[in-house]
Parts: sequence; structure tokens; C-alpha cells
Amino acid sequence: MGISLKSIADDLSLSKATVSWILSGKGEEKGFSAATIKQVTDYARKVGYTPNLIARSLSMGYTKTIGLIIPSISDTFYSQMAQSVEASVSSYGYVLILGSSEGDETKEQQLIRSLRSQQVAGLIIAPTNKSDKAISMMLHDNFPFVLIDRYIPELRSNYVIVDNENSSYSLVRHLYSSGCRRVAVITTDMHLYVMGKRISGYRKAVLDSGLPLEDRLCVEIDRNTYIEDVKDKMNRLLDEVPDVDGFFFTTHYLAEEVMRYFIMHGTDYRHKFRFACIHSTRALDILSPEMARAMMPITDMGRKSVDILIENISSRDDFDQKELILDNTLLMEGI
Amino acid sequence: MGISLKSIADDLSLSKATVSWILSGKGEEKGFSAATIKQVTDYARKVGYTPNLIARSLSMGYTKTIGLIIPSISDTFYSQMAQSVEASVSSYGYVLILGSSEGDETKEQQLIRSLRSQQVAGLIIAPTNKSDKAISMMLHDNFPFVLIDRYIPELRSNYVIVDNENSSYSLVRHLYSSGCRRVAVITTDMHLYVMGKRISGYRKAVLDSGLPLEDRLCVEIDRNTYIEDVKDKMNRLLDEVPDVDGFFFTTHYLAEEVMRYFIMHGTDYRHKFRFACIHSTRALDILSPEMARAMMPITDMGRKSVDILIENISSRDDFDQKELILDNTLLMEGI
DNA sequence: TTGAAAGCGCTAACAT
DNA sequence: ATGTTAGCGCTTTCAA
Repeated sequence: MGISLKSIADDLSLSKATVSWILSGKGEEKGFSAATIKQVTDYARKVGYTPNLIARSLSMGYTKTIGLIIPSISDTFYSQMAQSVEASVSSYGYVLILGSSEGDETKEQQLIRSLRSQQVAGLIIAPTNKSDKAISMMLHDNFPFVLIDRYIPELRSNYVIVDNENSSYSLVRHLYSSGCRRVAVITTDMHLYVMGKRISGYRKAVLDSGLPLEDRLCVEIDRNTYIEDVKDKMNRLLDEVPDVDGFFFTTHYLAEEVMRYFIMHGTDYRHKFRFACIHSTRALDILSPEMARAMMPITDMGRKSVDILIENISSRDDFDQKELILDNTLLMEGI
Repeated sequence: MGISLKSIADDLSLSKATVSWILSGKGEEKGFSAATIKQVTDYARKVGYTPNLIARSLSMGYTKTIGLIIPSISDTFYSQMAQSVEASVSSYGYVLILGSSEGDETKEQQLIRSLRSQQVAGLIIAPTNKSDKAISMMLHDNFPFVLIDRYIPELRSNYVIVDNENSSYSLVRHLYSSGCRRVAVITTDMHLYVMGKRISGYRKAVLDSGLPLEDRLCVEIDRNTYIEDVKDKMNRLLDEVPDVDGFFFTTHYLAEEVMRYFIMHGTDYRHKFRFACIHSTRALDILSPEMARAMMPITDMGRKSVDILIENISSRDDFDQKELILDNTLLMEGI
């Protein structure tokens, strides 16, 4: 049917081996005559030969594909990450398999298994859960993978994350030093490791500013119903704490929703409050150019994690797990 | 090393064939004894056997992977598309390989070749260019693929697109009937088929509203420098046509940039102008809730194209290419 | 009720 | 300078 090594070999009355050597560029090295090299390459081009990578992989015992598992592809944060990972991966001559865990632990486990079954050379994962059977399994099998964005403190694995606590601290400190007295923190998923770090950064900043921690200033939004929940909780907050003068958002979409809230209410939010947010989006940039923001080095995170993964794949047995903590770039007025 | 069919067979003193039958669920059907079936499945679970899909694919002659090629992963439009495609693909038990063409024809060609080399069962492509050698090749080989969003009029292939011309027409008509007299169109990539349709929708609407087409009202932005270019062209437009009272954006990021322009200039854009845009984003929704918008059925497009592709894969030789033109949902005040 | 063996398309050690 | 051959891990026909 399709053009195979064998069909080319037959057509040219050569052996499969000869054709294989030549087409994989080792013709010279193996000492084939210039004539046959030319003959084979020309013929292969002419008939439009493309190697069957599945067969090659089986024979070689490895593939040139790597897998990426993220909670959501459409979230700007992860789509930027996927963009960067895809670019790096393909620059290494690999191909990217993408899976979405939907923030669901079970789906994540299944994906890991499925992709390993596909024989991906390695995996990059933005994990959704605290600790994971499939992840321990990879560790046990010495299978190359790197955790990105979120990580699991108990496990000694490759990871690339950002310094959430310090960034949060700096942002909130900045709010206070620009005049705020009562900064609310708007967050979700407080149980997640990253979120925890962001909140403790906030807390330290409040205390270091000589002010008390107030429960009413800590607003947790339910991620699954956040659009509605933001409205309710904002109503309550502004009611209970009318003199709130600053907001620290632990993640972008909460900030966006609060902006929407203000716009819907005709509030002159740009003059009335000061804002800080972890991560930024185009919408925030337009809606509130003066918002202090931690610009996550997403592209860098993607690139670095691929670098680490590729290195791990190449070394495999004697590879020291790499732990990388990148800094956010802080975007703050007057700094 | 790894757990394979053979290692299990050896451990259990059975043959590879037996284990294969049983583990692929055809144990009953083939009439194996309940005892061996249990023995094999239990043992496989115990040692954590996962089939090598590469080997299976080679043996079966096909894979359960499909490829998606889009111009940019981080653009919200395409990331939503990828999200939807991934979900459908995985619901069919397939796995998704993702490639980004970066809007570059050559990269797109390479990707098609590369993914076909990986033996993907089919391809979904948002093509960047008018006509494509690699695409004709697929047609020639009768290789299953479907074009999405954009398509190539000359080629008879599967495609899923939206009715750009009619949506644009309705949106612009709506602007005029709500009082506008001079609606500018802000666009990029006028040479692209889709953009052409959107612009001709605009033109028809202008004429049908009994107004003249004005060159100065048609603003083309350079996609590569659009952030700067929007500023320049907007300055010029407002200067040359001070009584412009409406804007039709042929794509989301242009609308966003113009919103930014207004915000930076402190313009009360929500009362001064009326807007319409093809596609919407979170930012636009927040910035200009009253903007008339064509809500692209992205999720539907993704899902439908996977459906078509899977069908094409199953039939292959006797498959009628499917052409699907979906409607945008129009979001317009008072309608 | 189970096994032997061929074959998927390619690589690579070992001939010649 | 080129060919033979034995796998890679799985499926599946044909036997037993």
C-alpha cells in the first residue's frame, strides 16, 4: 500500500538495510557509494516517502513525543503555558500530546496512564491534587516528568514553580505603602498549595504593615460558581467593611470578575481602590492599567520545564531532580 | 524490564496469545476458562501492566490519535477550540496531538507531514494559507482531515466554518438601525477568505442602509504590529472622520485594542459610540457589555469537526466529504 | 480451551 | 559497499 522502506528497497533492488541507513542520513558514514545514496534519496523524494514513526519507535524503544497535562486548555494561563511548551518541544524535534485534566484528580491519573501507554518520552504536568498514585508510580519507575506551576511538597521530583509567597508579600506591602489601610484578599481554592502561599504572603504583609488580620477581609470564592459568588461576596464585603480600600486577588479571573462587578455598578474603581493581582491578562491590563501585578514568567516556565525534561530523558538513570523556583516580575507603579 | 504481554505469559506459563485475548477483553468470547481469565486479569493488575500502544498500533495498522493544527495556542479563540477538540477526541477514546503553525505556511506543511508520519488517524486543521501542497496531498491520499474555521474554497474537503458574511451583515445593520450614520470597519488580514467575507457583509449592510461606502471608514491594521498600529490608525480616523459613530471589528483583539485606546484617552466610549464585533472575549464582555457580538459557536465547531473526522476515519473509502456552515449566535441589544 | 507463528515497518549488530 | 537477520511488543490466523 503505502510507501515503505521495503517497497523502496524492492523497487531499487536494494536491501531494506541499505535504504534505512541512507535515508536516516548515515549513508556516508557507513560508506555507501555516492551513486546509491543519490539514487535512494532521489527515489524516496520522488515517491514521497515518509517514515512510519510508529515502527521506528517500536524498534528503537522510545518515541520523540512528550505529553503535557494541564487543568484547562482554554484558561489563558495554561494556554500560554501550552503555547510555550509546544514551541520548545518542537524545537527539540519532539511532538506534543496534550491532555486536559479538568482539574479532576481521576482524569489526571487516567491521562498519565494513557500517555505513558502511548510511550511518551516524558511528561509535563500541572498537577491538580495533593498527592497522586500515578505520580508516585512515575517516581518509582524512574519515568521522566516535571511538575509545573503547582507542585507536591512531599515528593522529590523535578518542578518549575514561581515564588508565590514573596510576590504576594511584595504586592500587598506595596498596597499598604501607597496608602491603603484595609486590603481585602479575594481568593479561591485555599486548600491548594500555591494559593496557600499567596495567602500567607498576604498575611505577612498585613502584619508587617502593623495592621491586624481581619477575617472579614479574607474572601473565599467558590471556583465552580465564581461568577455568581463574586457578586454575593462583594456585596457582603462592601456592606460589612465599607472602608475597604484595597484588593489583593490571588488569581486573574477573580480580579476580572470584580472589575466587572464595579463596572456593572458604575463604581469609579480606578480612583476609589488600589489593586494587586497574581498573574495578569489582557483584560486586566486594559481595565486597570494601574493594578499592581505579578507577571508570571509563563513562557519561561514552559521553556525551562521542557529543558529539564529533555535533559532528564537523555540521562534517565543518573539524573538529579531539578527544582526551579522562578521569580515573578512585579509591575508596580512608581517602582 | 517493563511488564509486557510476554513477561506475563512467561510468569503464568501461558502463551502470549492467551494473555492478549484475555487482556483485550475477548476472553469470554474466545472461550477461555473463567479460571485463566481471572488469573490473567488479576496478575496483570497486580504487576501494573499497561499495554504498549506503539506496538499495538504497529500491529493493527492504525493509531487512536488525532492531530490538531492551529495558528496559535494562546489566542483565546483557538485555545477554546483546542479545549473543545480535546474533550471530544478523548471522549472517543483518542488522544490529541497538538501543533502550532504560528500562522506560517511552511510550518503548517511540516506539521502535517510530521503528524502523518506519526500515523495520526486524522487531522483537524485551521489552515493559514490559501492553498496548500500538503493539503492536496492528503486529498490525493484520501487521508481523513477536516478544515475548521477557515477553509479553502478551491478544495473539496470536509470543513466546519461559520457564516461570517451574514453575521457581519446583521451586526452592521443593527448598528445602523440603532442610529449610527457612519460606521467604521476595523480589520486585519483582508486577504484572508474569512476576513473578506466579514468585510463584504459590512459593505452590503452599509449599502442596504442607503449609505455610501467610504474608504476612510475602512481601517486595515497590520497584524504583526497591531498594538501600535491601532493607535496610529485610530488617531487618523478620529481626525479625518470626527463624526464616526460606530465601529465594526472583524475580530476580537482589534476591539480590545480600540477599547484600550479609548480608556487611555479617557473617552466615554460606552455612550459616544456603538460597537459590533465578530467573536467575543471576556475582556470585551466586561469592557463593553452593550457591544453587539457574533458569538462564534467554538465549542460546537470543535465537537462537530471531531464527529466528522471520526466518521471519516471509520468509513474512509466511501465517505462523502461533509461541509458544515454553522450560525453565529448574535448578541444584540433589544433583540 | 490454549498455543505457535507470522507479520506490522523499522533498526542495527553482524555478516559478506 | 551492501545484504541477512533478529528483534521491538502486539494482534490474529490457523492448529492442536
